[in-house]
Amino acid sequence: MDVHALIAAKLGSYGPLPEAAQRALREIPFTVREVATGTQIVRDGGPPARECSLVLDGVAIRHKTTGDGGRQIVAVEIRGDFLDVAHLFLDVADHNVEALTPMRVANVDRLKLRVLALDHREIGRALWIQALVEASIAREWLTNLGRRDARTRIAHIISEMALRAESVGLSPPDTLNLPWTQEQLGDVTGLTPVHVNRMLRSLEHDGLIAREGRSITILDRAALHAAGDFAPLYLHLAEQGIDPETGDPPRQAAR
Amino acid sequence: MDVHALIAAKLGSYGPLPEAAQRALREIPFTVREVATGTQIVRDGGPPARECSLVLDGVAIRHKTTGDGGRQIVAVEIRGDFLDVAHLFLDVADHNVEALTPMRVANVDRLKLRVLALDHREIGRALWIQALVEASIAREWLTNLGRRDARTRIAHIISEMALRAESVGLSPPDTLNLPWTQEQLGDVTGLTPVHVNRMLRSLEHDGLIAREGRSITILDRAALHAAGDFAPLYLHLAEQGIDPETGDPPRQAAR
DNA sequence: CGTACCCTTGAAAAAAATCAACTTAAGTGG
DNA sequence: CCACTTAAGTTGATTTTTTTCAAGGGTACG
Repeated sequence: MDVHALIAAKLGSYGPLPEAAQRALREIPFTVREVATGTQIVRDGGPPARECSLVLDGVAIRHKTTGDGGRQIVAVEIRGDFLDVAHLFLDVADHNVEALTPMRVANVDRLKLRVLALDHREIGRALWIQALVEASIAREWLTNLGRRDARTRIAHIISEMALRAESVGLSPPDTLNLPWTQEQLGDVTGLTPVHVNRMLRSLEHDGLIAREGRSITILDRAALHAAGDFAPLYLHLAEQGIDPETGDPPRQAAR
Repeated sequence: MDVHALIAAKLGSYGPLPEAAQRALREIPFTVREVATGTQIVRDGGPPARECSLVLDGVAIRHKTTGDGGRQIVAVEIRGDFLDVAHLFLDVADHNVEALTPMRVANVDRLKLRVLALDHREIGRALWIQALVEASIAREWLTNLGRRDARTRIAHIISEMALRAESVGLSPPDTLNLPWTQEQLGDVTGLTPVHVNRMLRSLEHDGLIAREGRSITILDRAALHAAGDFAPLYLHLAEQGIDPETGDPPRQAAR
């Protein structure tokens, strides 16, 4: 995958990039890096990452820990997401960022990205949208944790991750290949691993999903969405040219 | 309160505003409006507010509802917060915004604010920081809902709101005058009103807080923070020149 | 002085966590 | 290639937390 093309597509999916912005983009020094599973990219309380990474492959999570050792995953980042837009203009990190799988990322110097964001309207706009969509997802997760029961939460997060993965061309429709352990799924949904297990089996028993190892297949999308109280509006996919039902990627010509 | 001064202070608290930005700010047409309790400022699924409001007085909440009628408050906005930075670059609202008390707000045209954010580095930077801090608060709330028990959640949100209120000069130290019903407190913490009541009495019984009507006084700040697993780093107050312990406001001369 | 709207309290039910095996799967090194 | 080891998944029994249900009590406001 051509990195410049991905960046331009990502930043340009909300509107055309003028020549000056494209030139500025092409001139950013970026480096493609491999990141091993478990690597701490940002540490809570420390400085933000010196480089802001665009995820090319693999999965990263943002997480926080409580005083008594609990862990809450507060975001999942996949292909096309910028790691650490969350700290772009802050001097102290307020959460951890960690590679959940082996990753490939394109690194851009943080300060250079700041300057780009402020100097080029279209790039600024694109980064704004990424940040605002991420905040919107956090609000939906708040609703998920605060007001939905365990089974609904699990169905919801499966629905969301499947759609997001499809929308960036990661998995075939209705398949979820995130290699999450049930403990990690618990850290996303605020449940214990034991209870996650029971809810997964409940969804499987009812014919909504099938499982093989850690890969999940959605057998009845409408039913799963209903079980998860899932309405994808909050992902703002339509505004990015993506079909919010199927996750079909943006037509590059559009706009 | 002079509105222009408040806006300039808000936007300038992260760094000096150059003359051009100040001039641009002075030239924004804004209107001060009274907003009645219960007014729906933004409706989920509809268009974002045509005007972006800066809160001068009163309290607004962001909330979402679930399919079975549950309600989750996902953010609380007080003096100095911009309503609807969350939708500044989005075309569809993903949550509701509602006046919880009578409010006074300064309205700025949404599209004009966009242009300002993109054309003036310092204004853009200030709005970025506001958005990023709000996202940071959402992540902390996620941790609160996902991994802390009921009593801890209540202690945490009281600690947070007291500090935020102090930091904008809303209440004397260690007093919380947000006129929340226990039901609304439940909508913030993902609990039932009955359980909120029990937890409040527990905190009161243990001498951490005192209550009179709906006003809460913090009797033992350190103990309340401990009970709420509260560490204010995530509010990024220090980066705004505010003392993260006491909430003392920024010294205007600084930076 | 009534009438909402909250707050408070107790008892019972439900949901989820905890505890404690046991099973399966996936390496790893002999 | 197999035995061994470790991490993760599964299951049942029990305990804890929180919700639900229901009934009073207080208070502000027309």
